[in-house]
Amino acid sequence: MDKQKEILNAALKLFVEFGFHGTPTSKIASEAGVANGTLFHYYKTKDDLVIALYNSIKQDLSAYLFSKIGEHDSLETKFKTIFIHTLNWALSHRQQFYYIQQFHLSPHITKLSEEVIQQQTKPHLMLIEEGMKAKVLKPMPVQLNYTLVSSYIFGIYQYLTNTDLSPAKQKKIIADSYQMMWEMISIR
Amino acid sequence: MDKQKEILNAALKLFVEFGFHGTPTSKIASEAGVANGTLFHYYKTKDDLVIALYNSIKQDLSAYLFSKIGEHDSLETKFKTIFIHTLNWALSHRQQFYYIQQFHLSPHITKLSEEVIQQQTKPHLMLIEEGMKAKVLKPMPVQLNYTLVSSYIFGIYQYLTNTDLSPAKQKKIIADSYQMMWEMISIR
DNA sequence: GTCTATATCTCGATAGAC
DNA sequence: GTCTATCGAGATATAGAC
Repeated sequence: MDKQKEILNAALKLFVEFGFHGTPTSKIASEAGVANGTLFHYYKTKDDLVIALYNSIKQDLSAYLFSKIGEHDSLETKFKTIFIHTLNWALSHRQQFYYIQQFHLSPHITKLSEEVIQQQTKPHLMLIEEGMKAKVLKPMPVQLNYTLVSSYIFGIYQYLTNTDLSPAKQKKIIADSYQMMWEMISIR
Repeated sequence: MDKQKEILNAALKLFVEFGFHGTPTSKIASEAGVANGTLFHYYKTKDDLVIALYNSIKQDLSAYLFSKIGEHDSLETKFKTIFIHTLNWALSHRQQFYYIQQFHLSPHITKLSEEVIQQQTKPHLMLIEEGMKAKVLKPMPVQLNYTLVSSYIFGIYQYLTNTDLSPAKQKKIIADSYQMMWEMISIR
């Protein structure tokens, strides 16, 4: 792996464990097996690194999710696919998922350009809008639906990581809670 | 107000705006109008301050919530009261509510004693348990129910703070989303 | 691109007068 | 309890050889 990737990996691991504050760049460099100066060759400042790491993770998640969606899937299938696979990805990328939340609740979030944020949420919002137009989803503000579902997913994730269940039981929880959520937001 | 309270207020304001890392104790002291040394008279370390602030806020929220509950209220009324008033409190104590989340996603959370955590969540868990025994709530792991409802509340809060609605519209969103949630978790 | 060495600065915490 | 003054540690970031 190239050094730049090593730096991102090391930063992820340490930021998640010790927080932004608690991890000096020197530790990141040594964890990555590179010299301190090398880190600053790739990222002009520590903040740059924090933001680059966030964008890299979001990119990965997004690519993963949309690779799972078939263009001709029904709306409900698309919803379900995103729901289930967001949780699957979160469970197999715990540090990354944790980092996303950590970042969202940090002052760094204000340094993300509006453009980048929109680009990341737009596909989701469009899907929801489509669902309402097709009278599959209950009418409500699109952004409210999005936020509600996102935090619901996060809740399940939290539960799953705080309890120690077998993969089979995890799968059942995910399926059941999807069903509950779908009944909540869809028109029956 | 006494200096100790001033320090907590200043810390809250600055931590929320700049993060734990981004706010030096010197800034907290000057914002509070006290000398640097005074801060360390009340809190032995910066971490102590961070934790004391968290506990103080949780205490306030808890006291507020349970002051709203009548002992002889029905189960559903109790649920609704907690739901609505958590949101009301959050909306009128935005910094405090934000800080709680910020704290939860920081390494400081590991320094809270298990005892304190239990003490804070126990009343909620007991209410849920009661609801299931009375066959008012759908059977599911108690902790899952708790986590789901908590993050659902957080989702609504997020939506409300990110959009600029009149108090009347806010109230409607809260009431409607309570209804949706209640239908999701209760046995009908 | 990568390293070593180091400049510069800021922060948390303490000491001690009042 | 509150203040001023300051120490020592450790941080980010740079300079410059290879």
